[in-house]
Amino acid sequence: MYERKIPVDLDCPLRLTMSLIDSKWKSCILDELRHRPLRPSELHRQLPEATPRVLDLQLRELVEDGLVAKTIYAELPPRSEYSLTELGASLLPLIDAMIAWGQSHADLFERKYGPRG
Amino acid sequence: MYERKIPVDLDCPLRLTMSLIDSKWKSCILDELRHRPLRPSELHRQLPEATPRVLDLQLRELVEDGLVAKTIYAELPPRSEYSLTELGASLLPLIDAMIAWGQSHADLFERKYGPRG
DNA sequence: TCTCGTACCGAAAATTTTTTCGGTATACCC
DNA sequence: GGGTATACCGAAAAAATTTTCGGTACGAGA
Repeated sequence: MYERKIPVDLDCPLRLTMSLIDSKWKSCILDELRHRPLRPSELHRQLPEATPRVLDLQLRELVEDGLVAKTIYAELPPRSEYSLTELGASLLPLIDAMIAWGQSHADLFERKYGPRG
Repeated sequence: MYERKIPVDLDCPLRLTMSLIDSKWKSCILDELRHRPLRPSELHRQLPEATPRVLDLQLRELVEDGLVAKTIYAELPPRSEYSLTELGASLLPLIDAMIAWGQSHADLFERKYGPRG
């Protein structure tokens, strides 16, 4: 069984929040789940750059932290769905603020780091 | 010379923002610089859990990304100061939102992961 | 002189994260 | 049977991050 290496940081509110969302795909996962629950395969289609494995690992931590809920349907082929909990949804304003900041400064970084320098 | 391994993510506004602040101490550094410029040694005193080396490395990326400005004073012993740029300061509302979220949910995670489990 | 402090940086080690590859099991369709 | 697909997970490899350790250089003070 996978176990997270670094526990959630309880000492500082800023690092507590960061430690919940600062891995490569967690914020994207929360963003994708904002409208409706998604199955793992659907999530992978939405985030094709992320491997199914890493989505699985990060979903597990999100569930452990209480930001995402997992529902297993006793069907064959197996089906499961991941959805935002109330706690996870309470992070959406933060996600929105990050998206907004990124949008308003995208051109700056595009010029800075983009293909045409 | 140090070179960042992963370039800033230009494809998605959310990951662009995250890629600027998602290493271990960057958000804390921005938070510490909010009131006044700090010298590296002062910053280390404010964040004693971070090694001077990692603060140095992350400051360098923050400067490269334009979030922090470095001023070198031609004195002996050498003195330098790091301060927020306008761009860096524009992230403070985001930092504030993360601090606020962390504060309002600290007790929950304290119960969940704290010493008395 | 010796020690402390400043700022900085290289190199290697250690740690953490992510990827890759393979495997479990089931059902569907051709 | 052989192909698709679903979800999940272990193990090892690869990659990235952070730590540790050492070093540069200079001045202040005991």
